[in-house]
Amino acid sequence: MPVTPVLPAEDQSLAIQVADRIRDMLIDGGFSPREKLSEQQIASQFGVSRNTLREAFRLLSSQGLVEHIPNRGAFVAAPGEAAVLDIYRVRQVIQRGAVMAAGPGHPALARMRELVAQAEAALGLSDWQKVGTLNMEFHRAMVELCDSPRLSTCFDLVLAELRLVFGQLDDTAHLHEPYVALNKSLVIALEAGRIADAVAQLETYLLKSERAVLAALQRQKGQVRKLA
Amino acid sequence: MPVTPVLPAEDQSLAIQVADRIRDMLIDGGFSPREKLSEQQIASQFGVSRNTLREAFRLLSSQGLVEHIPNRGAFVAAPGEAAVLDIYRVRQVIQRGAVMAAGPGHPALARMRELVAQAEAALGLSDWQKVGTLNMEFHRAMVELCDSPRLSTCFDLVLAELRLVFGQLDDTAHLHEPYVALNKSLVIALEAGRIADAVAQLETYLLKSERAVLAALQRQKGQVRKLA
DNA sequence: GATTTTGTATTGTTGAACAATCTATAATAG
DNA sequence: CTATTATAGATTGTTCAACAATACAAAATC
Repeated sequence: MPVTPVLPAEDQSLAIQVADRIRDMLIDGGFSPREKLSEQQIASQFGVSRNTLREAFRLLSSQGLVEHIPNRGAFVAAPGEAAVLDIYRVRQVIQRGAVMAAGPGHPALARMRELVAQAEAALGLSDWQKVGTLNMEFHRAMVELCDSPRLSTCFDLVLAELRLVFGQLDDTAHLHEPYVALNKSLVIALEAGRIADAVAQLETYLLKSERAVLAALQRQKGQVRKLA
Repeated sequence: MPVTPVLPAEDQSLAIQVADRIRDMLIDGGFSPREKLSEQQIASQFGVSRNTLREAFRLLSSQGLVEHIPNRGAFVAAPGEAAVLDIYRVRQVIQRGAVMAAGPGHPALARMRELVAQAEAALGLSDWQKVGTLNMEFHRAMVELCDSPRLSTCFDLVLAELRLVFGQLDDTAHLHEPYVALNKSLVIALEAGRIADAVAQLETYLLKSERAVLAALQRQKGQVRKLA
């Protein structure tokens, strides 16, 4: 269990602030998978009332990060293999649609290019966590190619769940590092308007990434069994 | 404002029940666009406490059906033209992805076929509301072709918003009626494994539907101006 | 008419209380 | 000893009252 947290900016209601903070902690692996989120305990730690925390839990449950079970309370979601398969299915549909909708000179392309450059720099510093964060930002930017707030929102939810999966794994460096060059090649193809090429590269990436995440989950499961 | 509502099944917490009930009322046009949802009033009408209602509002705001503005309260969302454009963009990406993922003999195909038959029967009875409901169910079933709970969830959210749009319109018969034959042709193409044909038909449908909805919104806006 | 001030209503949040439900522990039966 | 049942305690879900903060409406002033 983490120490008392710091709350984000105060232009939003307390319930939203608390939900955002818990969300960040969930994504950073600050809670264990399936961990019970005790209302009394967490309300006390955040210094908010239980009613306010319940509102926050409703928000988090809508995002799939918390499983709110009637009369039993709220638990940290623990996406497993089935979830990973579905997450990549969603990514395939949405990201493919975004790439196919990509128009030349779209601002998101410049953003993607910039993120690749930053990832290359982080790779040179062996800053794996940053590489991972930039990789995800890269894919978020890709979805923005189709200029759909709702698709971006949907994608963000799925991405948050995927980060929850990463939070369950010990070592995620190998999950992001090999894809920096691939991302660069992908953005080059998009800039050149070679959509079919970009789609093919994206599908290659998604397949490799999915397999790597599933393998890591499997290894993690094996280790958990050994410990038990 | 509607009369005191009946609550749905009791296997869920009260907050969820209230949220579901309000959601149904929103979709059925039981509230006006941008109408203020007074906590005190609605809590009293539902016979629940204000805290419980706030939880429900958090759920509804996550679904995009209610806009929760800090210190001002909750308002009925009123999707306009920009939202409609985005909704159809989402539909294009998701439904296209679903159709391209369609495998022969998928259970959703049988469901789509059944829904078309029901829509034809309802059409014969000039039951426009039922035709509309079945049309939406048809498209929901289409998304199930790709077996992704998360895509289905995302699509449901978007569909709920679209129904909110319909709830703003006076006469929606012409928004659904012309597409029964198109849906039938589409499911036939899918059953025959003619995916490219199905994709083309889907794009035709989406384009026509989007134009029809936008036109209806425009006409509605014109009438509102006349009344004001 | 436009701006400022005042009063009222509502929201956001808190905390106490209690019924209902679940979980953990103890007691009992086989 | 194991399995089942009963009991106690903890927690959740909900209600209610209260109050500070904010927004909105009405009144007063320029």
